[in-house]
Amino acid sequence: MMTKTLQDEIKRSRPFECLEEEVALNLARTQAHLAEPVYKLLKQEKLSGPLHNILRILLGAEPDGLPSLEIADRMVTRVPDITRLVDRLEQANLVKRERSTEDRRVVRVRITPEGKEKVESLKPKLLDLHRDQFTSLNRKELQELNRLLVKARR
Amino acid sequence: MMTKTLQDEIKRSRPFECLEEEVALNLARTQAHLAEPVYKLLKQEKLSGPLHNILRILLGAEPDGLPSLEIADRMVTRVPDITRLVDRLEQANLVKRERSTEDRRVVRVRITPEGKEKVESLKPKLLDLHRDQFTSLNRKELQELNRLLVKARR
DNA sequence: TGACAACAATTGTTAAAACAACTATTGTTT
DNA sequence: AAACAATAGTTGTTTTAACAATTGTTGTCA
Repeated sequence: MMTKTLQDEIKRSRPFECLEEEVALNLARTQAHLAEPVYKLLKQEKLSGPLHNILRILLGAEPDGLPSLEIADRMVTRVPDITRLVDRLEQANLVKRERSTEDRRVVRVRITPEGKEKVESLKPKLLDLHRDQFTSLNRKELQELNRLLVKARR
Repeated sequence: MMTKTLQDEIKRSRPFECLEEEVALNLARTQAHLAEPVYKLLKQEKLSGPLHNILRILLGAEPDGLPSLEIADRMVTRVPDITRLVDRLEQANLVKRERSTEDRRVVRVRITPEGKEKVESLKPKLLDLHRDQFTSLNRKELQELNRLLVKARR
């Protein structure tokens, strides 16, 4: 791709009437920018963001597992169709389902050893990637960014 | 929904081995959290995030419009299929396409008066929404957050 | 207890996104 | 000029996501 000319840069940075809107846009841009390499990495393991998210949640919920809707509730993004996400993981033998005996309405989902191995093998790669992605910010800036992101949700 | 118990809160806040990973996760969470009401608003106007994004880009590119791939290049998120996004906007009479005469490979896309009206009618609503969403941060914090988000992309 | 609301999950269907292969046009090279 | 590469967009196909309706089970309460 060509290097952008100054004029191009100016064109695409329209003036903002409102700081809040600028933050909202930069939040979306930065998230998209940083998430893409992550998705690419996950894809090599035949996972999507949500699928990986489920596995991480279940890894933290060992050994009892969790009901489907509890998983959905903990996801980063809202998922209106947790059933078929779990389906895909189950077909790949990364999780298994079991109907609860106390309350036969709930289906308890647990991560399998294969699933566990997959998440854990991804962990160091993601760690490296994230470290690499945030080199432009120093420790203090990272902490401040983190604090502001958390505060923005309240 | 029930109020979460302390135990629930503890369970879901796993310790982070690495600050960068924590920032990445909070970035994703905050973005998802703030974007959802926006999508809900857009949906009322039969628009998705990407469709609205295209309209805003084209509003800023009046009156000449832009080639399809130039639009794709300016989008917040990567879109591998700009053609059919533009298709949908064209069917709704919000944009129109025209084959360029200089270079017959390029298709120039322009926003229509209807499209313009739609984006502009959404503008104040989004403004209100974004203002409301960031009330937990003061001016200085918003500016700092914005600065860090921009810096994180370099 | 019987009726009914609430809840957990699934299924059917439609819409949207992702990916790859393809067409048409222009630029380049010898 | 002919051959070939590069570019802009489109089309076909497969996945994935979103929404609504449905099933089965449990809780409630008159």
